[in-house]
Amino acid sequence: MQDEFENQMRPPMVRLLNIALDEFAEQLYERMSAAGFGDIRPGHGCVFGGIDPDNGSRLTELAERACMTKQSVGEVTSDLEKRGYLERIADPDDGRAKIIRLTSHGREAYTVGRRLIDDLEREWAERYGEELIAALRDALEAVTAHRLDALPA
Amino acid sequence: MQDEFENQMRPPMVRLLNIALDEFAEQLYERMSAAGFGDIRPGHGCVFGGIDPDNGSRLTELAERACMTKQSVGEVTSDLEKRGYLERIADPDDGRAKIIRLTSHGREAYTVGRRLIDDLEREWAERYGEELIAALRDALEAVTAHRLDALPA
DNA sequence: GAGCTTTATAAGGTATCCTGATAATTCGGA
DNA sequence: TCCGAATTATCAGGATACCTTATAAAGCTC
Repeated sequence: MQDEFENQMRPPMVRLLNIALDEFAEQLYERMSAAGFGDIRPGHGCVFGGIDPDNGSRLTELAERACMTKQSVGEVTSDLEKRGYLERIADPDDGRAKIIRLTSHGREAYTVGRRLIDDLEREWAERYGEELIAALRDALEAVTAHRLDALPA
Repeated sequence: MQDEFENQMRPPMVRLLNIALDEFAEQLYERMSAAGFGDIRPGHGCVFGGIDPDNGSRLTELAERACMTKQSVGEVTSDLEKRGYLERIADPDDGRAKIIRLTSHGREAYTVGRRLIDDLEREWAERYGEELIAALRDALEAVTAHRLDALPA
C-alpha cells in the first residue's frame, strides 16, 4: 500500500531506461560524427557490436548475436558495405556463406567507436560518481545476464 | 591502463541499456496483450506517459513531455483515437487548441498499464534483489535527472 | 486592426526493424 | 552415390516510429 504510494509519482522504469539509452546514444553518435564518422547510425550497431574485428563474421552469426533476423542484419551490412566500412568475401570453407569483414576504414570506425564508448562511460563515472555508475553496470548486467549468456562467443 | 583492460571484455553500456529496455518492454507489451490491450504499442507511450488521466492534455504538452514533435505525437494521438482510447474535444479556453482526453476504454488501458509496470518492477526486485533494483532506479534517475527536470509538471 | 506567435494538422520522407518467398550449397542417411 | 532436409544468403514487400516542411486557424500585442 505504502509501496504503491511511493512509486506513484516516480517515473516508470521503462521511461528511465528509455531516456538513459537515448542520452548515451545521443552523445555517442554526436562524437562519432565529430570524429568523422557521421554516417554511422544506431542501426549499424548490430554489425559493429557482433563482428569479429580480426577475422570477420558470417551474417548468421551477426544476426544471432544481435537477436535480429538475417534479413535485417543483411540490409545493414549492405548499407555499411556501400559506405566502405565492410566487404563481403566468399567463405573458403562453405560455398553458401560469405564472410563479412571490416575494411581499414571500418576498422578505424570500430576502434574509435569502442574508445568513445569507454570515454563516455568514464565521464559518466566522473560526473555521477564511480560507485553509482558501477552499481548501474552491475544491475544492468544482472538484469540482462540470461540474454547475454544465451549468445554465442 | 588497467581500467581499459578490465572494461575490454565487458559489454558496452549502450548495449546493456538496449537489452534491459528491450527486456522490460517485451514483458510489458506481452502482458498488455494478455490483458486485452494487444493493439497498444511502444510508440503509444508518448501519449500515455504524458497525459493527465483526469483532465486530459493538449497536444503541445504531450509533445514537450515526450521530447517529440507535435506532428509525431499528433499521429499517435489520431491512431489511439481511431482505436477508441482517446477523444479530442475543443478547448473552451482556447479556440486553437483541442484537449486530448482518455475515453473510458483509454482510462482502463492507462490504469492496467501502470499496474503492469509496477508489477514488473516489483518482480524484478524479487528476482534480482531489492537492493540491486533500487540501485538501478537511483542510478537511472541520477543519470536522467537533468532531462526529467527540464520537463513541465 | 496588423503583425507575430501559438495551436493543430497535412503531406511526404527516412530509419529500423519485420515476414514470406527464393536460390544456391552442404550435409546425412538409404 | 544420390536425394531430401537443413543451412546460407538474398529479394520483395510491409509495419512502426520517428522526422522536416508547409499550411490554416485562432489568439496576443501594440
